[in-house]
Amino acid sequence: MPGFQKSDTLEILLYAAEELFAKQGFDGTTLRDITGLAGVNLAAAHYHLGNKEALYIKVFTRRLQPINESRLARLARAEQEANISLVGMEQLIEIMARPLFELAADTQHGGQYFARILGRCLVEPLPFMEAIITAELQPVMARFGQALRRHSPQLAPEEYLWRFSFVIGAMHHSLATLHGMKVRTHGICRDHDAAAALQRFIPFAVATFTAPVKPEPVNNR
Amino acid sequence: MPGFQKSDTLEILLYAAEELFAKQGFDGTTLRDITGLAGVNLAAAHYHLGNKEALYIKVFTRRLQPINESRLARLARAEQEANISLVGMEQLIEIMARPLFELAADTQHGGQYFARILGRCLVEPLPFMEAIITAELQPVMARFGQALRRHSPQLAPEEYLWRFSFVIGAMHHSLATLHGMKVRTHGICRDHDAAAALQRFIPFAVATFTAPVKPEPVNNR
DNA sequence: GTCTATAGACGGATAGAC
DNA sequence: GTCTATCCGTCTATAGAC
Repeated sequence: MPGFQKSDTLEILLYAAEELFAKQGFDGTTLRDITGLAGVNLAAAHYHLGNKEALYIKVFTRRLQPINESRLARLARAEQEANISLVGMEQLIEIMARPLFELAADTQHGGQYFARILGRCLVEPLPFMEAIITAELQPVMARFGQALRRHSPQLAPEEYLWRFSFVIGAMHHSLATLHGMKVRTHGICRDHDAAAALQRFIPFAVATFTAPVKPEPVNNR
Repeated sequence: MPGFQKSDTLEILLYAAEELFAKQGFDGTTLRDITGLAGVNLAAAHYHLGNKEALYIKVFTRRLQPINESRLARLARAEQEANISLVGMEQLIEIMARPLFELAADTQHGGQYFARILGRCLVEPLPFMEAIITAELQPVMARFGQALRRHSPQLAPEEYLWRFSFVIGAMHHSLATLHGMKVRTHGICRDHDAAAALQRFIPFAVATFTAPVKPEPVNNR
């Protein structure tokens, strides 16, 4: 966490909450855990945030909104520069994924914890987060989904959506587990290595969308 | 849930726990939720299972162990039949993935709920589950990882591990979200459609491992 | 804005009758 | 094996002094 000066109670709370929510989940984290780590009084947390759900939402949107704005801005700029031709697939995927992987690599300012929260959010459905995800996350994903779609007109809609789902799944899984890569790979991959992850993720995603169609259904067994 | 006859209290409890743990997570589910859904007395649950963590572990291993045994048996048989040549990539991935996707499609006997639990387990780390995952899940994953590795000797170890991680991530994400595909795709894909998922997942995984290596690091922006 | 103190509900777990 | 009743700790949230 960066250095705080005056009365940044709210900021300190958000950083502590981010870390614990990422590690333990929403239901596994108590306000006492958070205020304890933050060194803030329990009642003060309620004063600043109202309740636990509002705290979680604040942790979520505080990071996601600026990232989404910058991603959409970069996308719009790239499309403008490409004029009537298409923005390259590599570039589309890079614009979509880089800010997230870089966040996952940020071990100094808590970005890594937000990346883990984001990686979890599609898989552990918190009822009160449904509206937030629909409003903040889905439109941006859909925007990139549409842009990538133009590169894969040969794919049937269902085929394309499955592949897009695999790519998004791989990305969220990576965001949630970029810490811990070292242990899982017995030291071969490093933890929080955004550059390595991105360098592999971009061609991986391109290969997913450009792979030929398997016409006949699976016939094994 | 299937029809129970005599005093299948334990079984009823496991089905109810499976459903609620999948939907709400471990910390988000109370024993009272579970016994309420199961129609079983709270004290009876403790009598049969000891405590909440033991219940979760039981829910987890009860499904996973037989699946892993059958997957390893099929793999061993396929390797024997292939003699000194390699088992095909398609077949390897099919052996690894099919039982899980079929479970995710089982809306009659609760298999779908276990698939969601499995899909969550890599991304939401429960401290008491670490040992179980290391003992029950990792060895099987490693076994398939090794078998697939022989098809990709051209990939550097790090490169291979990243791709394997993407494939596993896509699979777990799919398992956790195979319900809800219809809403997310605006009706184009169906829910719990194991056949469709598998038909796309297998070539997707093959394409991931056979994609050419991008030599130079990403240079965009 | 920050604190102490506490309300009020709910959590997992158990004792002991049947 | 199953039940009622209950213990006891912890939770979120708030009231009210400073």
